[in-house]
Amino acid sequence: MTSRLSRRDLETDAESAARKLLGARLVRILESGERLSGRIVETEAYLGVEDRAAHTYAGRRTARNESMYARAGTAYVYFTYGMHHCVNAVCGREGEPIAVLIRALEPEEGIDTMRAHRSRRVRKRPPTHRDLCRGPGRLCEAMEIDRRLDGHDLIGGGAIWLERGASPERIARSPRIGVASAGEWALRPLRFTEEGSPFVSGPGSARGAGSSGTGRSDR
DNA sequence: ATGACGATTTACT
DNA sequence: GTAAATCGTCATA
Repeated sequence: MTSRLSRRDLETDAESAARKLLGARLVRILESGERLSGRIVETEAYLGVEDRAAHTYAGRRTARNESMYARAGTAYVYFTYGMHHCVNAVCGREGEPIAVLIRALEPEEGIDTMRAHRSRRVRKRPPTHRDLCRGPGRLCEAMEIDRRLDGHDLIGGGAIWLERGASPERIARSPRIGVASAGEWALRPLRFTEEGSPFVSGPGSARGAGSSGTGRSDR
């Protein structure tokens, strides 16, 4: 009943892949064997060498971003701000450095463990259920994703992979977060969210299913 | 060798 | 709203 995403699904442009990943499930098996998972509700497309907001802008290729040049379905995990990890699904053709950043999940399996992971750092307030995977750094902390998983295969992998899931009824698009220095590219609507989901990142109020306002809706 | 800077999150005024 | 936290990475020298 639960089938994995196929590599074909990601062998496309980043924008199509970002849409397709909404509704899919990110699954993580811990060393203990425990299974954690969540439904993807927010993604961002990074278009590669021409995209000033991308790590591979102008063809940059370094030890850090090497996995962006790998085949579709590869995980690109990077460390940023001295404290957070973010996970991407590489797409396109091998050698074409484009990817989709997974920005938020609706937690499904292993919620207690996610909460424990998110409670390891000292924090004034304990993480709420809604905030467990609401943001790229948060979801990596909840699912214990770090650079050790960089370069892993998200299609046939054994520690982390993607499964098919029901697509959102409506998808909203808006500019990407945290890329203000990318000039015109910062304005492009390359962020995709499940409209109305309370698990989407941003300063959204915890209000009910209403469209909290971000992004024009689309489908 | 060095300095500036993050594809973020949290806390505080 | 603004600012601090915190360190690997990268461009420059």
